[in-house]
Amino acid sequence: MQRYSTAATITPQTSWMGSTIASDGVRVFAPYSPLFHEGDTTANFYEIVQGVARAYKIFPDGRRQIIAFAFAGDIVGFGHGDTYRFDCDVIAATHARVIPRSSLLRAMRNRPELSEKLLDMAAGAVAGMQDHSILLCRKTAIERIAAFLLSMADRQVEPVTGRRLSLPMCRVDIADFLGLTIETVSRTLTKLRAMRVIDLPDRGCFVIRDLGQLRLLAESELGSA
Amino acid sequence: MQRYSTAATITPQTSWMGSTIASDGVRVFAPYSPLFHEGDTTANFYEIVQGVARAYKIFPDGRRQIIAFAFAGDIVGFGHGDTYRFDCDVIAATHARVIPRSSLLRAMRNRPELSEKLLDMAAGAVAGMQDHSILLCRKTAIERIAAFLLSMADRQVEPVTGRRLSLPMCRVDIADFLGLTIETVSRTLTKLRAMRVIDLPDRGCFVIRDLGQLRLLAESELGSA
DNA sequence: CGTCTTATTGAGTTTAATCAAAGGGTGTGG
DNA sequence: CCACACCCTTTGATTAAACTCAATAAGACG
Repeated sequence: MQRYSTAATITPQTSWMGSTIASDGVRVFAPYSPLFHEGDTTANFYEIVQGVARAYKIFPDGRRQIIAFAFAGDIVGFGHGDTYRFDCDVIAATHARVIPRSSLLRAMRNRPELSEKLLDMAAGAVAGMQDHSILLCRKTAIERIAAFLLSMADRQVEPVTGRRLSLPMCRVDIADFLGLTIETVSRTLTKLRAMRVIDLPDRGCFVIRDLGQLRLLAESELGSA
Repeated sequence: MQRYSTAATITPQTSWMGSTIASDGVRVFAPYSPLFHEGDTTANFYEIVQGVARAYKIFPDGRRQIIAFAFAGDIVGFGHGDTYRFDCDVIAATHARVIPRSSLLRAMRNRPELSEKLLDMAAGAVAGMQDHSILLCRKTAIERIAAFLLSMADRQVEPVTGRRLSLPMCRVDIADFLGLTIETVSRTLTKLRAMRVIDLPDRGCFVIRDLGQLRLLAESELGSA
Protein backbone atom coordinates (compact mmCIF):
# COMPACT_ATOMS: atom_id res chain seq x y z
CA MET A 1 0.00 0.00 0.00
CA GLN A 2 0.87 3.58 -0.62
CA ARG A 3 1.84 6.06 2.06
CA TYR A 4 0.61 9.60 1.89
CA SER A 5 0.69 12.79 3.83
CA THR A 6 -2.45 14.31 5.31
CA ALA A 7 -4.63 15.84 2.62
CA ALA A 8 -5.28 19.56 2.64
CA THR A 9 -8.91 20.48 3.05
CA ILE A 10 -11.05 23.41 1.99
CA THR A 11 -13.82 24.73 4.25
CA PRO A 12 -14.04 21.43 6.10
CA GLN A 13 -17.25 20.69 7.94
CA THR A 14 -17.65 17.01 8.59
CA SER A 15 -15.59 13.91 8.10
CA TRP A 16 -17.00 10.80 6.48
CA MET A 17 -15.41 7.62 5.24
CA GLY A 18 -11.96 9.07 5.25
CA SER A 19 -12.95 12.17 3.33
CA THR A 20 -13.78 15.67 4.38
CA ILE A 21 -17.00 17.29 3.24
CA ALA A 22 -17.64 20.97 2.60
CA SER A 23 -20.94 22.82 2.41
CA ASP A 24 -21.05 22.83 -1.39
CA GLY A 25 -20.87 19.05 -1.57
CA VAL A 26 -17.16 19.01 -2.26
CA ARG A 27 -15.28 16.35 -0.34
CA VAL A 28 -11.55 15.94 -0.09
CA PHE A 29 -10.27 12.43 -0.67
CA ALA A 30 -6.90 11.29 0.58
CA PRO A 31 -4.59 9.64 -1.97
CA TYR A 32 -5.61 6.09 -2.89
CA SER A 33 -8.97 6.30 -1.18
CA PRO A 34 -11.84 4.91 -3.23
CA LEU A 35 -14.74 6.80 -4.76
CA PHE A 36 -16.65 3.59 -5.45
CA HIS A 37 -16.23 -0.07 -6.28
CA GLU A 38 -17.44 -2.22 -9.15
CA GLY A 39 -20.80 -3.74 -8.32
CA ASP A 40 -21.78 -1.14 -5.73
CA THR A 41 -25.19 0.44 -6.15
CA THR A 42 -24.87 3.66 -8.10
CA ALA A 43 -25.45 6.25 -5.40
CA ASN A 44 -23.45 9.26 -6.52
CA PHE A 45 -21.68 10.88 -9.39
CA TYR A 46 -18.42 12.67 -8.71
CA GLU A 47 -17.24 15.86 -10.32
CA ILE A 48 -13.50 16.19 -9.90
CA VAL A 49 -12.78 19.72 -8.69
CA GLN A 50 -9.06 19.29 -8.18
CA GLY A 51 -6.77 16.29 -8.30
CA VAL A 52 -6.88 13.04 -10.26
CA ALA A 53 -9.00 9.91 -10.15
CA ARG A 54 -8.52 6.64 -11.97
CA ALA A 55 -11.17 4.20 -13.16
CA TYR A 56 -10.15 0.58 -13.60
CA LYS A 57 -11.14 -3.02 -13.75
CA ILE A 58 -9.30 -5.94 -12.23
CA PHE A 59 -9.59 -9.33 -13.85
CA PRO A 60 -9.59 -12.80 -12.33
CA ASP A 61 -6.09 -13.48 -13.64
CA GLY A 62 -4.79 -10.33 -11.94
CA ARG A 63 -4.54 -8.21 -15.06
CA ARG A 64 -5.69 -4.65 -14.53
CA GLN A 65 -6.95 -2.22 -17.13
CA ILE A 66 -7.14 1.45 -16.27
CA ILE A 67 -10.11 2.71 -18.25
CA ALA A 68 -9.60 6.43 -17.75
CA PHE A 69 -8.01 9.11 -15.65
CA ALA A 70 -10.32 11.90 -14.50
CA PHE A 71 -9.07 15.44 -13.95
CA ALA A 72 -10.67 18.69 -12.79
CA GLY A 73 -13.98 19.18 -14.54
CA ASP A 74 -14.50 15.52 -15.36
CA ILE A 75 -17.46 13.61 -13.98
CA VAL A 76 -17.10 9.97 -13.01
CA GLY A 77 -19.65 7.37 -11.98
CA PHE A 78 -22.06 8.64 -14.58
CA GLY A 79 -23.72 6.36 -17.07
CA HIS A 80 -23.37 3.08 -15.22
CA GLY A 81 -26.96 2.09 -14.79
CA ASP A 82 -27.86 0.76 -11.36
CA THR A 83 -24.44 -0.50 -10.31
CA TYR A 84 -20.96 0.83 -10.97
CA ARG A 85 -19.18 -0.99 -13.75
CA PHE A 86 -15.64 -0.40 -12.52
CA ASP A 87 -13.59 0.59 -9.50
CA CYS A 88 -12.59 4.18 -9.03
CA ASP A 89 -10.12 5.78 -6.63
CA VAL A 90 -8.01 8.91 -6.47
CA ILE A 91 -4.24 8.86 -6.93
CA ALA A 92 -3.58 12.17 -5.18
CA ALA A 93 -5.35 14.36 -2.66
CA THR A 94 -8.47 15.16 -4.63
CA HIS A 95 -11.43 17.47 -4.21
CA ALA A 96 -14.58 16.01 -5.69
CA ARG A 97 -18.14 17.29 -5.71
CA VAL A 98 -20.52 14.53 -4.77
CA ILE A 99 -23.74 14.61 -6.78
CA PRO A 100 -26.45 12.24 -5.53
CA ARG A 101 -27.87 10.18 -8.34
CA SER A 102 -31.42 10.87 -7.19
CA SER A 103 -30.98 14.61 -7.53
CA LEU A 104 -29.74 14.23 -11.09
CA LEU A 105 -32.65 11.98 -12.04
CA ARG A 106 -35.05 14.51 -10.52
CA ALA A 107 -33.41 17.30 -12.48
CA MET A 108 -33.73 15.24 -15.66
CA ARG A 109 -37.46 14.87 -15.16
CA ASN A 110 -37.91 18.55 -14.55
CA ARG A 111 -35.69 19.76 -17.36
CA PRO A 112 -35.81 17.48 -20.41
CA GLU A 113 -33.16 19.52 -22.20
CA LEU A 114 -30.75 18.36 -19.51
CA SER A 115 -31.25 14.81 -20.71
CA GLU A 116 -29.99 15.72 -24.15
CA LYS A 117 -26.92 17.28 -22.60
CA LEU A 118 -26.26 14.16 -20.60
CA LEU A 119 -26.76 12.02 -23.68
CA ASP A 120 -24.22 14.17 -25.47
CA MET A 121 -21.87 13.66 -22.55
CA ALA A 122 -22.37 9.93 -22.79
CA ALA A 123 -21.78 10.17 -26.53
CA GLY A 124 -18.54 11.96 -25.81
CA ALA A 125 -17.54 9.18 -23.44
CA VAL A 126 -18.26 6.58 -26.10
CA ALA A 127 -16.26 8.54 -28.66
CA GLY A 128 -13.38 8.81 -26.21
CA MET A 129 -13.46 5.09 -25.57
CA GLN A 130 -13.45 4.43 -29.31
CA ASP A 131 -10.40 6.59 -29.83
CA HIS A 132 -8.71 4.90 -26.92
CA SER A 133 -9.53 1.48 -28.39
CA ILE A 134 -7.78 2.47 -31.56
CA LEU A 135 -4.79 3.66 -29.60
CA LEU A 136 -4.67 0.36 -27.76
CA CYS A 137 -4.85 -1.93 -30.71
CA ARG A 138 -3.30 -0.03 -33.56
CA LYS A 139 -0.48 2.05 -32.13
CA THR A 140 3.08 1.20 -31.21
CA ALA A 141 4.53 1.86 -27.77
CA ILE A 142 6.08 5.16 -28.80
CA GLU A 143 2.85 6.32 -30.44
CA ARG A 144 0.86 5.43 -27.33
CA ILE A 145 3.24 7.21 -24.98
CA ALA A 146 3.40 10.27 -27.23
CA ALA A 147 -0.39 10.42 -27.49
CA PHE A 148 -0.67 9.94 -23.74
CA LEU A 149 1.75 12.74 -22.92
CA LEU A 150 -0.06 15.05 -25.33
CA SER A 151 -3.40 14.30 -23.73
CA MET A 152 -1.86 14.95 -20.31
CA ALA A 153 -0.56 18.28 -21.59
CA ASP A 154 -3.93 19.22 -23.07
CA ARG A 155 -5.72 18.49 -19.82
CA GLN A 156 -3.49 20.56 -17.54
CA VAL A 157 -5.76 23.16 -16.09
CA GLU A 158 -2.92 25.08 -14.47
CA PRO A 159 -1.12 27.41 -16.85
CA VAL A 160 1.67 25.52 -18.59
CA THR A 161 4.55 27.20 -16.73
CA GLY A 162 7.48 27.04 -19.07
CA ARG A 163 6.22 23.65 -20.16
CA ARG A 164 6.78 21.78 -16.94
CA LEU A 165 3.77 19.51 -16.83
CA SER A 166 2.39 17.31 -14.12
CA LEU A 167 2.44 13.54 -14.62
CA PRO A 168 0.70 12.51 -11.42
CA MET A 169 0.38 8.78 -12.01
CA CYS A 170 3.12 6.20 -11.55
CA ARG A 171 4.59 4.06 -14.32
CA VAL A 172 2.44 1.06 -13.57
CA ASP A 173 -0.69 3.19 -13.94
CA ILE A 174 0.51 4.48 -17.29
CA ALA A 175 1.31 0.93 -18.34
CA ASP A 176 -2.10 -0.38 -17.31
CA PHE A 177 -3.80 2.50 -19.10
CA LEU A 178 -1.90 2.09 -22.36
CA GLY A 179 -1.79 -1.69 -22.41
CA LEU A 180 1.98 -1.89 -21.99
CA THR A 181 4.36 -3.16 -19.31
CA ILE A 182 6.16 -0.79 -16.98
CA GLU A 183 9.45 -1.76 -18.60
CA THR A 184 8.20 -0.71 -22.01
CA VAL A 185 6.81 2.54 -20.60
CA SER A 186 10.13 3.31 -18.96
CA ARG A 187 12.18 2.41 -22.03
CA THR A 188 9.94 4.46 -24.31
CA LEU A 189 10.10 7.53 -22.08
CA THR A 190 13.89 7.17 -22.00
CA LYS A 191 13.89 6.93 -25.79
CA LEU A 192 11.79 10.09 -26.13
CA ARG A 193 14.20 11.87 -23.81
CA ALA A 194 17.15 10.64 -25.87
CA MET A 195 15.37 12.00 -28.94
CA ARG A 196 15.17 15.40 -27.22
CA VAL A 197 11.38 15.36 -27.58
CA ILE A 198 10.70 15.45 -23.86
CA ASP A 199 12.55 15.87 -20.59
CA LEU A 200 11.98 14.11 -17.30
CA PRO A 201 13.37 16.48 -14.69
CA ASP A 202 11.69 14.98 -11.65
CA ARG A 203 9.36 12.24 -10.64
CA GLY A 204 5.76 13.25 -11.26
CA CYS A 205 6.39 15.68 -14.08
CA PHE A 206 7.64 16.01 -17.64
CA VAL A 207 8.60 18.74 -20.06
CA ILE A 208 7.79 18.94 -23.74
CA ARG A 209 10.87 20.06 -25.65
CA ASP A 210 9.62 19.50 -29.20
CA LEU A 211 5.84 19.69 -29.41
CA GLY A 212 5.75 19.27 -33.19
CA GLN A 213 7.78 16.10 -33.06
CA LEU A 214 5.66 14.74 -30.22
CA ARG A 215 2.55 15.36 -32.29
CA LEU A 216 4.07 13.63 -35.29
CA LEU A 217 4.97 10.64 -33.18
CA ALA A 218 1.50 10.48 -31.65
CA GLU A 219 -0.14 10.61 -35.05
CA SER A 220 2.25 7.95 -36.26
CA GLU A 221 2.97 9.97 -39.36
CA LEU A 222 6.56 9.42 -38.45
CA GLY A 223 8.00 5.97 -38.09
CA SER A 224 11.48 6.76 -36.85
CA ALA A 225 13.51 9.84 -36.05
CA MET B 1 -15.16 -2.05 -54.60
CA GLN B 2 -17.44 -4.88 -53.68
CA ARG B 3 -19.89 -6.54 -56.09
CA TYR B 4 -23.26 -7.65 -54.83
CA SER B 5 -26.47 -9.13 -56.11
CA THR B 6 -29.74 -7.21 -56.03
CA ALA B 7 -31.15 -7.03 -52.52
CA ALA B 8 -34.45 -8.63 -51.72
CA THR B 9 -37.12 -6.21 -50.55
CA ILE B 10 -40.10 -6.46 -48.25
CA THR B 11 -43.34 -4.62 -49.01
CA PRO B 12 -41.51 -2.10 -51.18
CA GLN B 13 -43.16 1.24 -51.72
CA THR B 14 -40.62 3.83 -52.84
CA SER B 15 -36.97 3.83 -53.73
CA TRP B 16 -34.55 6.35 -52.27
CA MET B 17 -30.78 6.56 -52.32
CA GLY B 18 -30.35 2.98 -53.38
CA SER B 19 -32.62 1.62 -50.69
CA THR B 20 -36.21 0.55 -50.66
CA ILE B 21 -38.60 1.96 -48.09
CA ALA B 22 -41.62 0.28 -46.59
CA SER B 23 -44.59 1.83 -44.85
CA ASP B 24 -43.32 1.07 -41.33
CA GLY B 25 -40.10 3.00 -41.89
CA VAL B 26 -38.07 -0.09 -42.68
CA ARG B 27 -35.74 0.30 -45.63
CA VAL B 28 -33.79 -2.42 -47.34
CA PHE B 29 -30.14 -1.62 -47.97
CA ALA B 30 -28.11 -3.41 -50.59
CA PRO B 31 -24.79 -4.92 -49.47
CA TYR B 32 -22.06 -2.33 -48.91
CA SER B 33 -24.39 0.62 -49.14
CA PRO B 34 -23.84 3.25 -46.45
CA LEU B 35 -26.15 4.18 -43.61
CA PHE B 36 -24.19 7.35 -42.88
CA HIS B 37 -20.73 8.87 -42.98
CA GLU B 38 -18.52 10.38 -40.31
CA GLY B 39 -19.13 14.11 -40.08
CA ASP B 40 -22.62 14.03 -41.58
CA THR B 41 -25.31 15.81 -39.62
CA THR B 42 -27.09 13.34 -37.37
CA ALA B 43 -30.42 12.96 -39.13
CA ASN B 44 -31.54 9.43 -38.30
CA PHE B 45 -30.99 6.48 -36.06
CA TYR B 46 -31.18 3.01 -37.54
CA GLU B 47 -32.62 -0.05 -35.94
CA ILE B 48 -31.34 -3.14 -37.67
CA VAL B 49 -34.28 -5.43 -38.37
CA GLN B 50 -32.41 -8.07 -40.32
CA GLY B 51 -28.87 -8.26 -41.65
CA VAL B 52 -25.57 -6.79 -40.43
CA ALA B 53 -24.07 -3.32 -40.33
CA ARG B 54 -20.53 -2.30 -39.48
CA ALA B 55 -19.35 0.93 -37.86
CA TYR B 56 -15.79 2.00 -38.52
CA LYS B 57 -13.27 4.76 -38.71
CA ILE B 58 -10.63 5.22 -41.36
CA PHE B 59 -7.41 7.00 -40.45
CA PRO B 60 -5.17 9.24 -42.51
CA ASP B 61 -2.54 6.53 -42.79
CA GLY B 62 -5.11 4.09 -44.17
CA ARG B 63 -5.55 2.08 -41.00
CA ARG B 64 -9.13 1.14 -40.36
CA GLN B 65 -10.76 0.21 -37.08
CA ILE B 66 -14.13 -1.48 -37.07
CA ILE B 67 -15.81 -0.24 -33.93
CA ALA B 68 -18.76 -2.59 -33.88
CA PHE B 69 -20.96 -4.90 -35.87
CA ALA B 70 -24.69 -4.33 -35.50
CA PHE B 71 -27.17 -7.17 -35.79
CA ALA B 72 -30.96 -7.45 -35.66
CA GLY B 73 -32.26 -5.45 -32.72
CA ASP B 74 -29.24 -3.16 -32.47
CA ILE B 75 -29.56 0.58 -32.95
CA VAL B 76 -26.82 2.53 -34.66
CA GLY B 77 -26.27 6.22 -35.14
CA PHE B 78 -27.48 6.89 -31.64
CA GLY B 79 -25.49 8.94 -29.17
CA HIS B 80 -23.32 10.88 -31.60
CA GLY B 81 -24.33 14.43 -30.82
CA ASP B 82 -24.93 16.63 -33.84
CA THR B 83 -22.70 14.81 -36.32
CA TYR B 84 -21.96 11.13 -36.79
CA ARG B 85 -18.66 10.11 -35.28
CA PHE B 86 -17.93 7.21 -37.61
CA ASP B 87 -18.88 5.67 -40.94
CA CYS B 88 -21.50 2.98 -41.07
CA ASP B 89 -22.53 0.65 -43.87
CA VAL B 90 -24.14 -2.76 -44.24
CA ILE B 91 -22.19 -5.85 -45.25
CA ALA B 92 -25.17 -7.83 -46.46
CA ALA B 93 -28.68 -7.07 -47.66
CA THR B 94 -30.06 -5.45 -44.54
CA HIS B 95 -33.46 -4.28 -43.37
CA ALA B 96 -33.21 -1.26 -41.09
CA ARG B 97 -35.89 0.87 -39.50
CA VAL B 98 -35.09 4.53 -39.98
CA ILE B 99 -35.90 6.62 -36.93
CA PRO B 100 -35.70 10.38 -37.50
CA ARG B 101 -33.67 12.05 -34.80
CA SER B 102 -36.29 14.76 -34.36
CA SER B 103 -38.97 12.25 -33.48
CA LEU B 104 -36.79 10.71 -30.81
CA LEU B 105 -35.96 14.10 -29.31
CA ARG B 106 -39.66 14.93 -29.26
CA ALA B 107 -40.42 11.66 -27.54
CA MET B 108 -37.71 12.39 -24.96
CA ARG B 109 -39.33 15.72 -24.08
CA ASN B 110 -42.74 14.13 -23.72
CA ARG B 111 -41.62 11.09 -21.78
CA PRO B 112 -38.70 11.82 -19.46
CA GLU B 113 -38.46 8.20 -18.39
CA LEU B 114 -37.41 7.44 -21.96
CA SER B 115 -34.33 9.55 -21.42
CA GLU B 116 -33.23 7.34 -18.59
CA LYS B 117 -33.64 4.31 -20.79
CA LEU B 118 -31.57 5.92 -23.50
CA LEU B 119 -28.93 6.85 -20.97
CA ASP B 120 -28.83 3.24 -19.83
CA MET B 121 -28.42 2.22 -23.46
CA ALA B 122 -25.54 4.64 -23.80
CA ALA B 123 -24.09 3.26 -20.58
CA GLY B 124 -24.32 -0.19 -22.06
CA ALA B 125 -22.48 1.02 -25.14
CA VAL B 126 -19.72 2.49 -22.98
CA ALA B 127 -19.44 -0.74 -21.01
CA GLY B 128 -19.26 -2.70 -24.24
CA MET B 129 -16.52 -0.46 -25.54
CA GLN B 130 -14.60 -0.88 -22.31
CA ASP B 131 -14.75 -4.63 -22.54
CA HIS B 132 -13.69 -4.46 -26.15
CA SER B 133 -10.76 -2.22 -25.21
CA ILE B 134 -9.59 -4.83 -22.80
CA LEU B 135 -9.93 -7.50 -25.43
CA LEU B 136 -7.90 -5.40 -27.83
CA CYS B 137 -5.02 -4.63 -25.57
CA ARG B 138 -4.80 -7.53 -23.20
CA LYS B 139 -5.75 -10.62 -25.11
CA THR B 140 -3.78 -12.81 -27.48
CA ALA B 141 -4.91 -13.60 -31.02
CA ILE B 142 -6.49 -16.90 -30.05
CA GLU B 143 -8.31 -15.30 -27.12
CA ARG B 144 -9.64 -12.53 -29.34
CA ILE B 145 -10.85 -14.91 -32.04
CA ALA B 146 -12.44 -17.23 -29.48
CA ALA B 147 -14.21 -14.32 -27.80
CA PHE B 148 -15.32 -13.00 -31.16
CA LEU B 149 -16.76 -16.33 -32.29
CA LEU B 150 -18.59 -16.68 -28.98
CA SER B 151 -20.11 -13.23 -29.31
CA MET B 152 -21.16 -14.08 -32.86
CA ALA B 153 -22.78 -17.25 -31.58
CA ASP B 154 -24.54 -15.38 -28.78
CA ARG B 155 -25.97 -12.83 -31.19
CA GLN B 156 -27.45 -15.26 -33.70
CA VAL B 157 -31.14 -14.53 -33.71
CA GLU B 158 -31.95 -17.47 -35.95
CA PRO B 159 -32.21 -20.78 -34.14
CA VAL B 160 -28.76 -22.37 -33.88
CA THR B 161 -29.39 -25.19 -36.37
CA GLY B 162 -27.12 -27.99 -35.31
CA ARG B 163 -24.51 -25.37 -34.46
CA ARG B 164 -23.90 -24.07 -37.93
CA LEU B 165 -23.52 -20.37 -37.29
CA SER B 166 -23.35 -17.43 -39.63
CA LEU B 167 -20.11 -15.50 -39.93
CA PRO B 168 -21.24 -12.83 -42.36
CA MET B 169 -18.14 -10.63 -42.41
CA CYS B 170 -14.97 -11.29 -44.35
CA ARG B 171 -11.55 -11.90 -42.80
CA VAL B 172 -10.37 -8.35 -43.23
CA ASP B 173 -13.41 -7.10 -41.31
CA ILE B 174 -12.68 -9.53 -38.48
CA ALA B 175 -9.06 -8.42 -38.51
CA ASP B 176 -9.93 -4.74 -38.40
CA PHE B 177 -12.39 -5.36 -35.59
CA LEU B 178 -10.01 -7.39 -33.45
CA GLY B 179 -6.87 -5.39 -34.16
CA LEU B 180 -5.14 -8.21 -36.01
CA THR B 181 -3.99 -8.85 -39.57
CA ILE B 182 -5.95 -11.09 -41.92
CA GLU B 183 -3.07 -13.57 -41.88
CA THR B 184 -3.25 -13.89 -38.11
CA VAL B 185 -7.04 -14.26 -38.26
CA SER B 186 -6.73 -16.99 -40.84
CA ARG B 187 -3.93 -18.80 -39.02
CA THR B 188 -5.80 -18.63 -35.73
CA LEU B 189 -9.02 -19.98 -37.22
CA THR B 190 -7.03 -22.80 -38.79
CA LYS B 191 -5.45 -23.51 -35.43
CA LEU B 192 -8.84 -23.65 -33.71
CA ARG B 193 -10.02 -26.05 -36.38
CA ALA B 194 -6.93 -28.21 -35.89
CA MET B 195 -7.71 -28.18 -32.17
CA ARG B 196 -11.20 -29.54 -33.00
CA VAL B 197 -12.77 -26.55 -31.24
CA ILE B 198 -14.52 -25.23 -34.34
CA ASP B 199 -15.20 -26.23 -37.91
CA LEU B 200 -15.22 -24.07 -41.02
CA PRO B 201 -17.44 -25.92 -43.46
CA ASP B 202 -18.07 -23.04 -45.85
CA ARG B 203 -17.26 -19.43 -46.36
CA GLY B 204 -19.55 -17.24 -44.29
CA CYS B 205 -20.21 -19.72 -41.52
CA PHE B 206 -18.62 -21.68 -38.70
CA VAL B 207 -19.50 -24.49 -36.35
CA ILE B 208 -18.70 -24.78 -32.67
CA ARG B 209 -17.51 -28.29 -31.90
CA ASP B 210 -16.33 -27.76 -28.31
CA LEU B 211 -18.13 -24.89 -26.64
CA GLY B 212 -16.46 -25.40 -23.26
CA GLN B 213 -13.01 -25.25 -24.75
CA LEU B 214 -13.91 -22.17 -26.78
CA ARG B 215 -15.11 -20.46 -23.60
CA LEU B 216 -11.91 -21.38 -21.79
CA LEU B 217 -9.83 -20.00 -24.62
CA ALA B 218 -11.85 -16.77 -24.72
CA GLU B 219 -11.46 -16.29 -20.99
CA SER B 220 -7.76 -16.96 -21.32
CA GLU B 221 -7.92 -19.35 -18.41
CA LEU B 222 -6.17 -21.73 -20.73
CA GLY B 223 -2.86 -20.90 -22.30
CA SER B 224 -2.35 -23.86 -24.59
CA ALA B 225 -4.17 -27.05 -25.44
C1' DC C 1 -13.44 -21.88 -68.72
C1' DG C 2 -10.88 -18.00 -67.23
C1' DT C 3 -10.35 -14.12 -64.33
C1' DC C 4 -10.68 -11.79 -60.11
C1' DT C 5 -11.16 -11.65 -55.33
C1' DT C 6 -10.63 -13.68 -50.87
C1' DA C 7 -8.40 -16.92 -47.94
C1' DT C 8 -4.63 -19.84 -46.58
C1' DT C 9 0.05 -21.11 -45.79
C1' DG C 10 5.12 -20.25 -45.37
C1' DA C 11 9.56 -17.76 -44.12
C1' DG C 12 11.76 -14.15 -41.93
C1' DT C 13 11.57 -9.84 -39.14
C1' DT C 14 10.05 -6.72 -35.63
C1' DT C 15 8.00 -5.41 -31.41
C1' DA C 16 7.04 -5.71 -26.91
C1' DA C 17 6.76 -9.14 -23.04
C1' DT C 18 9.31 -11.69 -19.78
C1' DC C 19 12.96 -12.67 -16.73
C1' DA C 20 16.62 -10.63 -14.16
C1' DA C 21 19.35 -7.20 -11.91
C1' DA C 22 20.88 -2.69 -10.61
C1' DG C 23 20.06 2.36 -9.59
C1' DG C 24 17.78 6.21 -7.11
C1' DG C 25 14.84 8.69 -3.98
C1' DT C 26 12.21 8.81 0.31
C1' DG C 27 11.37 7.96 4.84
C1' DT C 28 12.55 5.69 9.10
C1' DG C 29 15.33 4.48 12.80
C1' DG C 30 19.72 4.42 14.91
C1' DC D 1 22.81 13.54 10.74
C1' DC D 2 23.70 9.40 8.56
C1' DA D 3 22.70 4.56 7.28
C1' DC D 4 19.57 1.29 5.91
C1' DA D 5 15.45 -0.47 3.84
C1' DC D 6 11.83 -0.19 0.75
C1' DC D 7 9.60 1.04 -3.33
C1' DC D 8 9.67 2.74 -7.80
C1' DT D 9 12.18 3.13 -11.86
C1' DT D 10 15.60 2.09 -15.17
C1' DT D 11 18.43 -0.91 -17.91
C1' DG D 12 19.91 -5.40 -19.98
C1' DA D 13 19.30 -10.09 -22.23
C1' DT D 14 16.29 -13.32 -24.00
C1' DT D 15 11.88 -15.11 -25.63
C1' DA D 16 7.46 -15.18 -27.71
C1' DA D 17 3.86 -13.29 -30.47
C1' DA D 18 2.19 -11.14 -34.29
C1' DC D 19 3.43 -8.47 -38.47
C1' DT D 20 5.34 -8.20 -43.10
C1' DC D 21 6.42 -9.94 -47.40
C1' DA D 22 5.56 -13.58 -50.58
C1' DA D 23 3.35 -17.28 -52.87
C1' DT D 24 -0.27 -20.56 -53.40
C1' DA D 25 -5.11 -22.20 -53.05
C1' DA D 26 -10.03 -21.84 -53.23
C1' DG D 27 -14.34 -19.71 -54.51
C1' DA D 28 -17.34 -16.49 -57.06
C1' DC D 29 -18.74 -14.54 -61.22
C1' DG D 30 -18.96 -13.51 -65.78
